[in-house]
Amino acid sequence: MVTLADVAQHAGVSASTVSYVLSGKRTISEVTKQRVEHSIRELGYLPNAGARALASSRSNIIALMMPLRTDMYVPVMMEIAIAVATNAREHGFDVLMLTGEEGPSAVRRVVGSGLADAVILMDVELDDARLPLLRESGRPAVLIGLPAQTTGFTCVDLDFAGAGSLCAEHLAGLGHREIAMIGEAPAVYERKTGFAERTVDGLRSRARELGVRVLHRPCEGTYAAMASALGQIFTERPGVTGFVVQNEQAVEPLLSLLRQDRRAVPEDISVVAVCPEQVALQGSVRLTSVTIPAREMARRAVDHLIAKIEGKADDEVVLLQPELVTRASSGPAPV
Amino acid sequence: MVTLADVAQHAGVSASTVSYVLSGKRTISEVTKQRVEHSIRELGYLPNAGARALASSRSNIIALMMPLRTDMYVPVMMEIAIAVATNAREHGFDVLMLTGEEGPSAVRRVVGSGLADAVILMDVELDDARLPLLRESGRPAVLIGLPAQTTGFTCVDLDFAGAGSLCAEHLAGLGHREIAMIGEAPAVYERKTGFAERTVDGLRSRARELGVRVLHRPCEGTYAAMASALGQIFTERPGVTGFVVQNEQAVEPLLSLLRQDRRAVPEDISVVAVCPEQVALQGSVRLTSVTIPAREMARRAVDHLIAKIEGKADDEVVLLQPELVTRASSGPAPV
DNA sequence: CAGAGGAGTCGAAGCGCTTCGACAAGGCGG
DNA sequence: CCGCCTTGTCGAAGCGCTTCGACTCCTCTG
Repeated sequence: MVTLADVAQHAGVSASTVSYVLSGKRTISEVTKQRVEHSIRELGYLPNAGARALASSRSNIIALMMPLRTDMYVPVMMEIAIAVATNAREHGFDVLMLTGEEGPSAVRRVVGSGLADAVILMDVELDDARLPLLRESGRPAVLIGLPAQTTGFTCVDLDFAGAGSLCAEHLAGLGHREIAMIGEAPAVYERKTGFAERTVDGLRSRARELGVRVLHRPCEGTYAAMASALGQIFTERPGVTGFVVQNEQAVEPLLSLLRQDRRAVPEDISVVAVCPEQVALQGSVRLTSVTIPAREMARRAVDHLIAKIEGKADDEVVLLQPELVTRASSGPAPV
Repeated sequence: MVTLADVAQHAGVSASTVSYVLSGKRTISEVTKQRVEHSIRELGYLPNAGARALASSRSNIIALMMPLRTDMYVPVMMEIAIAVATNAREHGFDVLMLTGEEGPSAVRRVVGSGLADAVILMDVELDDARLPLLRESGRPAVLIGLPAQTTGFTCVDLDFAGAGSLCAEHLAGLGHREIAMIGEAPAVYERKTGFAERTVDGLRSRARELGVRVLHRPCEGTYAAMASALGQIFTERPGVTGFVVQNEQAVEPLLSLLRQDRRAVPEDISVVAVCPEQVALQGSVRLTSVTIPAREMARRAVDHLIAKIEGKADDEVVLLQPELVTRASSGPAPV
C-alpha cells in the first residue's frame, strides 16, 4: 500500500505539500505540483478513504435510502438510483445504498457514524418516520417526494397536480366530456405517499373548471384487476371516452382489454399515461403521456445536496414542471 | 459528537476496554460490559466509521458494480441490488453503488482507496475489462454471471444451460416437436454476456436428444420487433407449437400477438418463459416458467463474499439449479 | 533601502479508533 | 505455599490523512 508519505518522499517534498497538491487548498508552485503528480502516477497512489474521512470529517459519501415496496414502480426507482450515483460521481461523491429493511434508524446510523455526509430519501411518505431523525441529525438532506412538513429539507418532485391538470386539459381540448382515471394500486394510496392524490386532485379540479366529469379508480397492475376495474367503469359511466393512467403496470392490460373489447385507441377511446418516457414508447401503442422525469429529479436532488454540503444552498421545494407529449393514443372524442 | 473516549470516561473504564466490549475480541467481565453498554446507550454513541476504517483497515463496505445497459432487464438487476444490500446489512456491511459510467477503473479506485473491502460485479461479460483490475487488486470478489475465465473469483449464476434443457424437456414431454426460442435482444448477444447463449445451447442440445426441432430468434422487447419475429417464425416453421421466451419484455407482446392471431394459449401454442417469478405471475396468462432466482443469487453472492473477506472460503463456481414451474401457458401439443 | 506582504513549503498536532504488550489479581496443581 | 496460567483491564503506539501556524524567500512600495 502506497501512502502520502511515500509519495512525499519520492517527490522530495513534505507530506503536507502533497496533501495541498491534492486538495488545491494552498498555492503550490507549478514545478512542485508537476513533480508530485508525477510521483503519484509513478507509484499508483490512491488516498486512503478512511484516513481522509477521519482527518477531514467528510466521507464524500451520500446515502441513498430507497425503501423497497413491491407495489412501487421499480424501474423509476432504479432509474433515479442510477442517475443519483452517476451524478454524485461527477461531484466526487460515492453513493451508499440503503434499503428500507433496516428501518428509519438506518438514517441515524449512517449519518451519526460519519459514514455519509448527506442523505437522499426516496419514496417519502406524507408523515415519514425518517424525517424527525434526519432533522435531528442536522445533516444535509434532500427528499425525492413531498411530505406534509417540509421544513428543514429540500424536496424535489414532479408537480403531479400540474400533471393531472395537463391531462384534463389535453382530453378536454380534444372534446372528451367524461374521463376515467386509473390510479395506482390501492396500497399506494394507503401508504400516503401523496403523489397519487396530488395527481387526482389536479386532474379533478382542472376537469371541473373545464366541465369534464371524472371517475377515479385505484387499480393494481394485473390483468384481472384491470378487467374488473374497466367493467365497473363502463357500467357506471358508459359515456367515458378518455382514460388517464397513472399505474404504469396497468397500461398494457388496459390497452389489451380495450382491444379485446373492440374499442379502438384513439378512435373510440383516448389514453393518457403518467409514466416514464420509456414506458410510453415501448408498448403496443405509442402513448400520449406526461413524463416522469426520473433523471432530471435525480440530477436536481444531487446538485442541491452537494450545494447544501458546501453550505451554499437553502431549503427549497423544487417542483418540476410536467410536460405532456401527444402521441398515438389520444385523439378527438368520438361524436 | 460522542467519541469512544467519552464513553470510556462516562463508564469509568479505559478506551480500549470500550473497544473490546464493542468488538468482543477480548473477554470482558459481565459487570464492566453492562456498564459500558449502558454508557453507550446513555450517550447515544456511534463509532466513527472513518476512524474505524483507518485503524482496522476494514471499511465494512461492499461495492456493488452494476453497469446500466438500457437493454438489460432492469427489474432483475434491481431485485438483486436490493437483496444484496439487505443481505449485506445482516452481516454488518453497507453497500456502495457503482454504475458503469465511471468505467472499469472504478474498481481500482474503490478498492485501492480502501473504501470497499470487497466487490460484487453484475452483468459480467465473457471477457470483462473489470476482471484483470480486480484480480490485480487482490480483494475478495464475487461475480454474478459467468465469464470465460473464472480463476481468482467466485461466480454465482443460474445454470442457464440447465434452464434451457428443462424447457426442452417440458415441451417435448407435452408432445411438442417444433419449438421456437425468442431470445434476448440482439444487443445482448453482441455484448457477450454468455447467459443468453448458454440458454440456447442447453435448449438446443437437449432438444436434439429428444428429437425436437428448435428455431432461435433474438428479439427486442417491443411489439413491432415481436410482430416481425413472429411472422418470420411461422413462415419458416409453420409447425411450431411451442415457444421459449427469454426476453421478458417480449412476453406480453408475444401473448398479445398470438391472441390477435387467434392462436390460443395453451391449446394451440405453449409458452415457457425464463424470467423472474413476478413476471410469470402478473401477466394476462400465468406463465409456465423457469424462475430467475434473483434473491437467491444475491444471497449466495453476499454470503460467499463475506466468507472470503473473513478468509474462510475459496473460489468457486456456484450454478443454481433451475426449476420449471408448470402454470397455465403450456399444455399438450395439438394433434 | 527598510519594511510589508505574498507565495511556497514544512513540521507537528491531531482526527477517533484498534490492537499489542504489559500487568494485576485470583485460582490451581505440585 | 510458590510459581504458573487465566482472566480482565489499561496505556500507548500507531493507522494515513488534513490543517494550522510558522518560516523562508522574494517582490513590491514608499
